[in-house]
Amino acid sequence: MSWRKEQRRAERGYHHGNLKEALLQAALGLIAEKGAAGFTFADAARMAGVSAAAPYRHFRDRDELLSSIAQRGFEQFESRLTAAWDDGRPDTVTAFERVGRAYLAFAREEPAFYNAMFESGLPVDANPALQAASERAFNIIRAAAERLAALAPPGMPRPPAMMMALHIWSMSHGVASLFSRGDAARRKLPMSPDELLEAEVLIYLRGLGFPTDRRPAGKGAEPPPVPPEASSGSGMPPGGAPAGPWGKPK
Amino acid sequence: MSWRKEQRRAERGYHHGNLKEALLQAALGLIAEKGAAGFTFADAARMAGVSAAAPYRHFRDRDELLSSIAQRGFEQFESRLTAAWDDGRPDTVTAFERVGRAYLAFAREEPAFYNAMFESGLPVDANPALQAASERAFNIIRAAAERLAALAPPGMPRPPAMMMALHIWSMSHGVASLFSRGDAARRKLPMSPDELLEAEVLIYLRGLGFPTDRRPAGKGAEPPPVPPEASSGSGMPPGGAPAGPWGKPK
DNA sequence: AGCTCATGTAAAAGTCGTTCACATGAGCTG
DNA sequence: CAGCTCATGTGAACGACTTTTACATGAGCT
Repeated sequence: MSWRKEQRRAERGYHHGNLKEALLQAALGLIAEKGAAGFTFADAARMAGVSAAAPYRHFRDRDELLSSIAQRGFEQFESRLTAAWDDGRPDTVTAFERVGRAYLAFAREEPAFYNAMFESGLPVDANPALQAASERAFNIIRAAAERLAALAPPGMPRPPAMMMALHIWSMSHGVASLFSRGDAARRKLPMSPDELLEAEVLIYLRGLGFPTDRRPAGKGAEPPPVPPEASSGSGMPPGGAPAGPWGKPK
Repeated sequence: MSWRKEQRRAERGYHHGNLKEALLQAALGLIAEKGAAGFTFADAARMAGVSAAAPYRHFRDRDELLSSIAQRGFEQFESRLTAAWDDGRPDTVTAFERVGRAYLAFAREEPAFYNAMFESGLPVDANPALQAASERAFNIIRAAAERLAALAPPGMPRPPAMMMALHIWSMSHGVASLFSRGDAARRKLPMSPDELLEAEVLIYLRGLGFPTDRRPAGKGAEPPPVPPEASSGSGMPPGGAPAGPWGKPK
């Protein structure tokens, strides 16, 4: 009957030794499969080979496990965005777009994290640590927007960086939640989510008066060679599009 | 002890008479309060004054109740967007912005519907009826984008309407989910979600080459008086902003 | 009046989340 | 090394929820 459990026990002894981490990993897998709503504390325990009560030695309750995952998610998110931004190299606009792609790549490649962070209904603002982590991630976008705003062409009024950051965030989040994940991803789109977001951001930047065919006007020359991209997306048009940010205008 | 239940029974007899509707209403209230994840089939039954098994005479399971709500949500959403669009009156750009505000207003005023539709993890594309309803709602945005695209100024290449529609949708959804609801709404923003979205859309449209200080160039004159707005938002700047779509540039 | 079937009920099985008293054994202390 | 301690894990139990099943009720038709 229960020789399976006995065997498990035999293999690892009464004490698991690394249960907290095992639970986090198990939960991550389960959330990726069935979403944060479908994920079960008992399931995670089973998967780790311990009783249903064991997890309570490491997490106050199910929500705390979820929060821990969201926390980690925000940290990884931040580090990904930081890498993508790469302090604005080789030029601000290019780096800025790379951040947008990194956002989508994260949502696509780490569905469990993204789910826990943004789609689990978890009250982020009720948890100071979580809120701080979320803030830190957002600050990357904010910093990038700041740099971009500083490049505003002479004729145009300088847009508020905070507003730009919020706009970019909402575009990224909107594209990610609507088109880049789950079932809505199956909707037949005229272009990939990556291209959709890139076009959206480019049009937006142009609306602010930024030249959008790479390498903005101001400032001294920056190192021209493009470093290896962190995420290998679906491939973007290499040069600047002559007509518009989207493909051929029919 | 259970005279309460007996009394209920006495008031309405063995048969409820309108249980399906009562359950939908109860669920709507519960979802608005605690989110789709927290909503419970048993709770809805209790609220309607029937046993926990009764709902199964009207819905295959909990998910079907949720789907029904989402379905209704999409229908109301569609009719709201339709009203806001008002076939492009008094002019295309004004009507277009009204659609954006209607999107936010719906998310704010009908949190239960919005939650069921977009945040419940419900597999919309697995349910043909739901998918169709969602499609119909999106088609309003699509139609509006189509009309807008047709107004593209002579110099600019005509943007694909479908792409524009997807962009607008993602902006609206992004702003709504990030800033216009739940806990994230508490984040201290430099402007209201409505203003944020309006600025975002205006900048975007300007990026496409549209004149954004009301009343676009082309076409014959349309009736000038602005009809009463469907949603009384937080108040927009009345005329065209001289500097930019956002407020004063510092 | 009597039938029938949609609609409601109680009871029961299975799952979860959570708590509690108790078991185990890793690591320290003498 | 004996013994102690405390972090970590167990099993049993409670209440809530979902869903199924057999049975009850009564509204509407004949």
